[in-house]
Amino acid sequence: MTVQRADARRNYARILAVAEEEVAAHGADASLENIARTAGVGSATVRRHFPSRQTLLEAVFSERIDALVARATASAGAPDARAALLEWLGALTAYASSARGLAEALTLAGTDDPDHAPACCSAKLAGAADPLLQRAAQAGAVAPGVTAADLVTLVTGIVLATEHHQDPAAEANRLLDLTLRGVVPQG
Amino acid sequence: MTVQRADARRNYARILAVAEEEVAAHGADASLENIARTAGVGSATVRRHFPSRQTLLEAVFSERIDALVARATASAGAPDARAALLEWLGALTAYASSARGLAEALTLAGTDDPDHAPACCSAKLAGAADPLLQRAAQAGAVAPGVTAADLVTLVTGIVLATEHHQDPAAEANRLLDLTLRGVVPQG
DNA sequence: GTGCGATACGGAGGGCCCCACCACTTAGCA
DNA sequence: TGCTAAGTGGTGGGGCCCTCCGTATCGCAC
Repeated sequence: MTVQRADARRNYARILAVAEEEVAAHGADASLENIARTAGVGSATVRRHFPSRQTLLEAVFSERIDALVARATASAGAPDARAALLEWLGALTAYASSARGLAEALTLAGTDDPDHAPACCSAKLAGAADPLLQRAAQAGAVAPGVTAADLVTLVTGIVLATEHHQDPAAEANRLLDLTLRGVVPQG
Repeated sequence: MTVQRADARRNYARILAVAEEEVAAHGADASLENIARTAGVGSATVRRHFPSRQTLLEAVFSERIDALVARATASAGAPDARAALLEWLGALTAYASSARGLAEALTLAGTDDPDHAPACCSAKLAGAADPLLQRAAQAGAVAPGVTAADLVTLVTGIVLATEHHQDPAAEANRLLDLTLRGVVPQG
């Protein structure tokens, strides 16, 4: 392929816009067919631009993910490494539990193509969290053996498990706090 | 209804047996229709005995859930309250991550009928965990504000988030350990 | 043993969805 | 202005979920 044709780019954008609304409304298992209908294209066109549901979800969330990544790099040099990490994890949790479908998308990551992994959401987040984690670890604030991927996984799990709560964001935040401080401290 | 007819009871048992295998093989979103076919009954019969997918899942897991509950009550009087709690949580995690679909079933709980809640899996587990938690708390081993439901929710989340890992059980156990000890201790 | 009423069954049909194929349109270069 | 490859969307097959309703079966009463 040389470069995408103009109409293809137009359709891509339109589908993505509709998909954002639809995923926000119905979560990760929004109907692809419905998205196609609303966008005024055939269902095959959706599948061409986004071969799998996972691909579409990643595209939908990628901007916000990038924002979180940027935020992480911005606070990489903050004076209090521990606080910076905590704050970022809080932001991640808040966003993930407000954006229906993100958490499911994160767990699905790496389940299909093994090599497409580095480009996917969770890898990007883990990559962004890593510097924060390293600095906090150097400050002696982090338990041994914790990886950035662990942090993302834990947050994902909390969000998934609180999804059906009333006020999921608050519950998720509370459980995050618990997890960070330790449920049964002084091991 | 007076009492169930003999053939109805037979069908119920047969469906349940098939459902166990099918859920073990395909997780919480196993095909109800396929279960019906394998059991040699019409799909309507499945729906009659188990009005919702959630109902079926609860039935599938109830024996094992009851076993976990029994285990909790058995170790309610153990000398080391903290160790007893930890051990039970480990067992819960191990079972949940080995039994496909259990974690999803736990998160779905209470999402439909508000009053059927007490009978459902997660409530049963939380009820069983509560005495262990209380005793551990009295021993000063538990962070303030932790409820039994929190414990079940956290384990559920960890299991959900590690489901697509290779070796999910080991990963889940590691993350449980992290959560209990605290990722970023000394709050 | 037989008849009857309530209970339980399962097939059929509608709606929705995912997926793959393929004849057709259209953009963009020469 | 033509040509060609890129892109499109309609269509059909396969599944699944769910509901309705005519029918078969059970189990009690006689």
